Amino acid sequence: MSTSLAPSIAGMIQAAPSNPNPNPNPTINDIFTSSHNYHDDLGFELSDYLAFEDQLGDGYTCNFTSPLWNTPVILQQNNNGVILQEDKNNTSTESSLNSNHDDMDSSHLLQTNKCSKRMKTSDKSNVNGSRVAFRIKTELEILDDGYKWRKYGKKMVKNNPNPRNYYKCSSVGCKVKKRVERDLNDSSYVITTYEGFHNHETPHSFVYYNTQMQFD
DNA sequence: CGTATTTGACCTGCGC
DNA sequence: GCGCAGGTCAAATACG
Repeated sequence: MSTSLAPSIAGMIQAAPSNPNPNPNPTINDIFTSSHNYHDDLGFELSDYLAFEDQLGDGYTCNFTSPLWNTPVILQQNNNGVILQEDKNNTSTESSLNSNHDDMDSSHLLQTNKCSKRMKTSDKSNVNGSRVAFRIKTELEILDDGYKWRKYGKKMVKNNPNPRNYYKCSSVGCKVKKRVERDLNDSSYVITTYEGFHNHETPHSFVYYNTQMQFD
């Protein structure tokens, strides 16, 4: 198992010739911290990390494989806020991509997620593994993350005029779910929440593209 | 005709 | 116990 299944963030940015950026080989962290606007590179703007299970506390760290990028990342909370960066030691890839966690108890999930803070055992999301939410600025309703999704529900939520859409991974035996909704405060942002781990490889490389980009 | 989406009904958890 | 809100199911419908 390796992250070579999907193009790296850096690779995607380099593939956008119309918009040279100051750092030709940025990390995920660069994207979050740089003043450079990566919107034109990626087709959307990576905004900020929203939530991982319960509230993050000072000193909280968590390793997981980003379902959005299919690359290992480290989430860390310190005095300066939340930091999301690439996990160059790839400490989370094996645990999160190799197996289906349906039959594991919450303590095993904690172990495989390598989180430093205990998850609430009563949390329903632990049945399928971790929950990761991203807030992304995009005009698109559905971002192609490389996986095939089947929509199974749509719901209006309280205090939000925008509906929440529910999707399941259509791969046989994979129970990963995601919720997609527009941000209440700024409808130009889409909040995507993933629950669980894929027990299969990405069907095809995911692409956030500019009009000039071609694949295959 | 097979597959995906829509949408109302139903289920479940939680707060009061 | 009751009502509300969020999540899921499944029949109906749309679409390629």
